[in-house]
Amino acid sequence: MKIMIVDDDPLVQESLKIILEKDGDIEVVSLCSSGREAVSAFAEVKPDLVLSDIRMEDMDGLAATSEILKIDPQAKVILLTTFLDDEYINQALKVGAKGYILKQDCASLSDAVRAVYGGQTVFGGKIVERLPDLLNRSESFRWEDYDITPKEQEIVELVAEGLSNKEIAQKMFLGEGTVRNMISSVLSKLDLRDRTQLACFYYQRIKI
Amino acid sequence: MKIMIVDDDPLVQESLKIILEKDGDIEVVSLCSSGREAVSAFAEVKPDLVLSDIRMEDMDGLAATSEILKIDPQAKVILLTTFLDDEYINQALKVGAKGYILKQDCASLSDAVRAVYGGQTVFGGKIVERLPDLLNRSESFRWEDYDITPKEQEIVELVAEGLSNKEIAQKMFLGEGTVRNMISSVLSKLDLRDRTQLACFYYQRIKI
DNA sequence: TAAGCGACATGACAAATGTCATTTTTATCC
DNA sequence: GGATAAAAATGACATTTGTCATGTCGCTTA
Repeated sequence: MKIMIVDDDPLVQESLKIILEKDGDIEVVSLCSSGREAVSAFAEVKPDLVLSDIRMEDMDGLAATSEILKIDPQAKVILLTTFLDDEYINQALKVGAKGYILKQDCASLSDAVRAVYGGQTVFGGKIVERLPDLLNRSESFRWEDYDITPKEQEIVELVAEGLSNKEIAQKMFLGEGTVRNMISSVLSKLDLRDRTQLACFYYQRIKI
Repeated sequence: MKIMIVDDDPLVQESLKIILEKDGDIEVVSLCSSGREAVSAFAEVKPDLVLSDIRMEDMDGLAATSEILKIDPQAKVILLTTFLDDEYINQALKVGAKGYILKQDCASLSDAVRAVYGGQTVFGGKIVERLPDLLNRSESFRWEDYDITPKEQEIVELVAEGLSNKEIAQKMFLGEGTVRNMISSVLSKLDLRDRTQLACFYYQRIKI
């Protein structure tokens, strides 16, 4: 099995190489030190599997994975991370990585590599426990992009709890008319029609 | 590595045993044919890892996993499934399985076993692609529990898309009044007040 | 100081919504 | 066929909701 290692730390590169080549069935055919380097080397080297760090200068592991999968949709990429990088797991899944492993679990790294080579997908043990939470976090929505004020945000959240204008007004010490006006304002900013669409938008784009 | 195999089909048991023992580092120390049998054998045999089918008479793989983890919270259990059993992945994660693998991927099974033994978590490749969808689906909600008819379900889904009564009526070839009545009916069945609460309920309890 | 601005409020209005009692339609079974 | 029950529709009604024009208050600043 031919494998490509991508890491900006030469020491890590070597350590991984030693670990993987210990049993003789894995051959490290390429060492890259950046995502960009990996992408350009990939087309030429055609490794069976890519083992890449996530955090790197000059194109990180996620972007590299994405590019590599454009070149070869069947490519198998395992991402390595030093600790539990919450932020990245979501994107790693989305981008199509076949593994997401902690460097500290290097003992079983070569088995993980073989499993991925065989078509499985491998996650570092602790990561999976947090998976349900992590997947349910919106990573992209920014209130500011829509010029929505903090008070309006609060109202949106209450609408998404199912409260009526009157209830929202009481809870926020505002007049009911004010609440209506603010909702009206948010609706036009988000290009929605009514509070139900707002609640749907909230769960589809913001909270989930 | 001592391993326990749980499957109600003796043929599968033997196949798995052969595959796993091929390389010599894995030793199958127990063959069970039901979840119940596995649980009682586990305490005595103390295997390093359990490989269990999901579908079985007399306690399925999920329940067995749960019981085994009560006995030993550190236990590593890999669940096997014949095809993509959507329903079960969610529960498998929740119950604490360290692997969820398709029987058809048996080629890399022993590597997967070693990876899990080393602390990783392994999923069959195709499963992961669907993970985001699957995790976001409530497994517990049953329309029937609330006597909600299929047509009412459809309306609820459209409400949760943000459609108005008129739009729903057009899309379903019903009168607008009928739609109102049906929504009204659902609201009382679910003890909600208005369509916005219904949408919230949908995203909080059903779809998410 | 007065003009300007933003946050909040008010009142009026049309439209959408939820409820209910009462048909009409449809399918089913004898 | 006719009795029956479920599904769908109707009409009337009270509320809620969204919009808009307008008004008040406090603050900045030219």
